[in-house]
Amino acid sequence: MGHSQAEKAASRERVLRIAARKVRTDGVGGLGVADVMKEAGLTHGGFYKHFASRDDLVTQAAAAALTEGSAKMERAARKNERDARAGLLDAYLSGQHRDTPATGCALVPLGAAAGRDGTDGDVHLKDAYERQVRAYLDLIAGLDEDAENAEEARAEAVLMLSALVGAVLMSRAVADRDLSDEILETVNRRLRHRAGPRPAQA
Amino acid sequence: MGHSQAEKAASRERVLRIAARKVRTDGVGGLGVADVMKEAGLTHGGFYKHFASRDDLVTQAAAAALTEGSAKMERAARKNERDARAGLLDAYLSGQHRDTPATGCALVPLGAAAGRDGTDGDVHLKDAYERQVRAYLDLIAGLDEDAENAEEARAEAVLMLSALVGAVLMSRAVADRDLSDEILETVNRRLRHRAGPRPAQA
DNA sequence: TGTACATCAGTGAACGCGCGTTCACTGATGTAC
DNA sequence: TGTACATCAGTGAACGCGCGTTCACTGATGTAC
Repeated sequence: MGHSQAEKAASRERVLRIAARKVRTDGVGGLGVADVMKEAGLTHGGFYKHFASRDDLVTQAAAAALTEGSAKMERAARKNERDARAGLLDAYLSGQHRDTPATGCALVPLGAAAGRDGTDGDVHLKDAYERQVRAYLDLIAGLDEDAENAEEARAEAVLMLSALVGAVLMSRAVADRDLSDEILETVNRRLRHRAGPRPAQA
Repeated sequence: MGHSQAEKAASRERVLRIAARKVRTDGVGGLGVADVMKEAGLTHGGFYKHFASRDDLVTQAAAAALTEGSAKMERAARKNERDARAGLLDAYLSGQHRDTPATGCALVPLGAAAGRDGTDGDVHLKDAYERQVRAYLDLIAGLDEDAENAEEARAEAVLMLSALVGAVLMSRAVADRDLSDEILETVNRRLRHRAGPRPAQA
């Protein structure tokens, strides 16, 4: 167990990454200092060498989770070279995404917490959340080849992002697996055929 | 301060109603036994005459919040006699709904918590959440006069509900008011013109 | 109708646990000479 | 290159607060006679 400067940076990074996952699975309130440190292979005492407080960690972890999410989705979208929009739909509305919130888009699990903001201590999420919404909107609007103009593409992006976030939120919240699947598949199918006259099933 | 049976029932009702509001504004974790009792004009000690535990209260409060939400939205929708679908869109995507989560649709603030379920103690939301999703889907599909058939109406309802929930979630989570308004208005406009060939602006 | 008694909603103090935070200490790092 | 010393990441025990839960008690309710 070394104590070099490089190792300190690595420890901090490790803690932050673990927290960024945990904040997505367990929520803003479900993040414990001792837990996170333990998972990082450290004891809880050293926590304050890295972060000012638990709230500080949560804020930074949420911001990291948000950034990570959209970057990952953009990559997934671009894997479908012929139709990046369809690629994004498939990735975002996949069972895989629904079942692994830890590495998924943070707009879904952090939305309610960001809406409350200042309510839970000094955790502040709204700015990071907004940045992420804008990033997604730009990404989606940029993928829209069929839009007649920029306003049209933007409006379509707003609807699409709303539907994506709502669909994954509900697909996770519902008990019945069939209903959950139905939500993801239906939204995928419906959004695929939108945005101007698009030939069925690409 | 009486002790009659009728008053006990009233007390319980009061506590539950307060908790149903609080669970929507402060989340599942933000609900304190002492707080709720105090707001109901009681001391915390008597809490266990009404509920088995905090988790029991949260579960019941969430269920009550969910039921309350859709009932309210259905009433709002039917106020627009000529186009109930537009009435629902206007009510759900209103600034008023965004700004008063305490009395709004609980699918938005409780989605993430329901997705976690059993994670936070013995709070169980999935069944109640699912019931509410189904209620909304039936409501929306029933309002769709233009759908060619039942499957079409159902699919449109799934997309619409996803977009509604996602839009309100994000509109609350974003710092900039203009972006927040844009989300609500855009989704409203876009959904209004869907579901088959509908004359612009009804 | 009136009186005695059991019930029980509500009170308020106390308990105890979880958890964020603090702190004295350790031992490796890395700089000064 | 080697040695002495200051720094500081990490340790682990301890503190203290918030909060859910318990409990002995009170006094109004409402039933039995």
